[in-house]
Amino acid sequence: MRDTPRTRPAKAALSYDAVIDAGLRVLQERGIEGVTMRAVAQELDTGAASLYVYVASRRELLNQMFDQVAGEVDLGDEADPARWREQVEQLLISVLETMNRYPGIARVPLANVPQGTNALVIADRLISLLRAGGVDARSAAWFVDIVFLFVNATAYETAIYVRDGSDSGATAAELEAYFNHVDPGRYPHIASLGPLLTAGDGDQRFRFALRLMIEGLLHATPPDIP
Amino acid sequence: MRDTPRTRPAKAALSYDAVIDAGLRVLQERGIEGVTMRAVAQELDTGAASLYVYVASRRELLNQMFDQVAGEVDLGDEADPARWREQVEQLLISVLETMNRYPGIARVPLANVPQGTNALVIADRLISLLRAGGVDARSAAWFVDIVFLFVNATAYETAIYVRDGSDSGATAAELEAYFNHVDPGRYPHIASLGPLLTAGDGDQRFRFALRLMIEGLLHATPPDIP
DNA sequence: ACCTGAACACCGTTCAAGT
DNA sequence: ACCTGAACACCGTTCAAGT
Repeated sequence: MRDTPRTRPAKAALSYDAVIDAGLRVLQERGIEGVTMRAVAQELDTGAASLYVYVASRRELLNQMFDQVAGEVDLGDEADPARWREQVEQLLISVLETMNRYPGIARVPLANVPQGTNALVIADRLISLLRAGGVDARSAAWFVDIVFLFVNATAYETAIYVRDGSDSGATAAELEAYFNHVDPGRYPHIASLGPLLTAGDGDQRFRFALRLMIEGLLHATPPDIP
Repeated sequence: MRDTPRTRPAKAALSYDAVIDAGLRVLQERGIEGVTMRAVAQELDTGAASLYVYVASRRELLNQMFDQVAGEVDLGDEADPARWREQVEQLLISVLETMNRYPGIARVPLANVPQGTNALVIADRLISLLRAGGVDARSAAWFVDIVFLFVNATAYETAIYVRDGSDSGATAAELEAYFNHVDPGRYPHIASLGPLLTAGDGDQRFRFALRLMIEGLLHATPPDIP
């Protein structure tokens, strides 16, 4: 009775890959909090205990799922010094878009430094683009950390928004109303910005943030490390 | 009636403030995941069900706890156009330091837009500093969002590191060894950066990130919104 | 070697029953 | 009005018992 058409034959044998794929399917349907051992097991027509043959814990399952997702990121072309900035932006946008297809997966790299090979490939590519642009080694090293932290946080925040659209927290429309009607006596500067605070969509804001950081990279003095 | 208890009387009466304070005590002792309704109730010598007189849910409890924490942030002096940059950096460092005293609380503003009054006060102050520095309204509006997202993500990441120092995930030393011995054939650019990737402490990296964003603000073109 | 049901020690939340 | 014990519907993980 439990049949998910896609790829899985009516009774797929359990395997490492099958567990990861089932996890990703549950993730897409129910979000990161819905990825429970029991739910993943049910997707495979088995019990939660069976999963422990292939993954040591829920945490490890999520880590492996993340690396699988990281493997889907479009790396774009090799570094071209003539358009490295555009390439950096495009790579980071690809990372964000990929994570947005798996709502909440960004909590994984936020909760522990990803060590999977696919994440390494992305980091390596980003560094190569920065170096092609003439960014010094120190700045590049720290920038990677900083910008991935920002991308992950953006993806995570987006996932939360999508998840509880109206059942809890506030909708985008409610937030807009809230910020536009803040007490101007108490919060004069917020009030003076008015609708600018909620203007634009997530994509525009993300691109602006990337531009800030890259522009900053070109003008700030490199970190002072030996 | 606001008795702020370092040393709570053996049998404090239940109240809204008592619940929030008990939550914050549990948070400091056990981290955000340790803040369960049962643990907070135990701190008050009662049962979990009793808390629901004062808070609607665990989620609301955490939101209120966050706003209490936001109230502890040192806002610094009023905006001084002569040293606004330094003031922006100092304010954001204060926000980070305050959150670092309550490990994991940063997951709250990451999971839903904070609407408490104390968070609004901080945002208002940040905007006033930016405007004093001549930052245009559009850039300032978006910058607030972006930089708080980054500060929250930094605090959250730090909390995770501190929490599972060695029992799970990787220690700082292990990560350093890991990045310094990456396969140079497969990841040439990571390998070429070597120890730079793990150089410096969290504070130095955070300050560098702030400088990037502020410098970017001064050089990037404002967002293109009507 | 792989799989499983049942159990353990937890969760958030509800509710009838008490004061 | 406030507080409570007990229950409900969940968790992750372990383990003896099966194949």
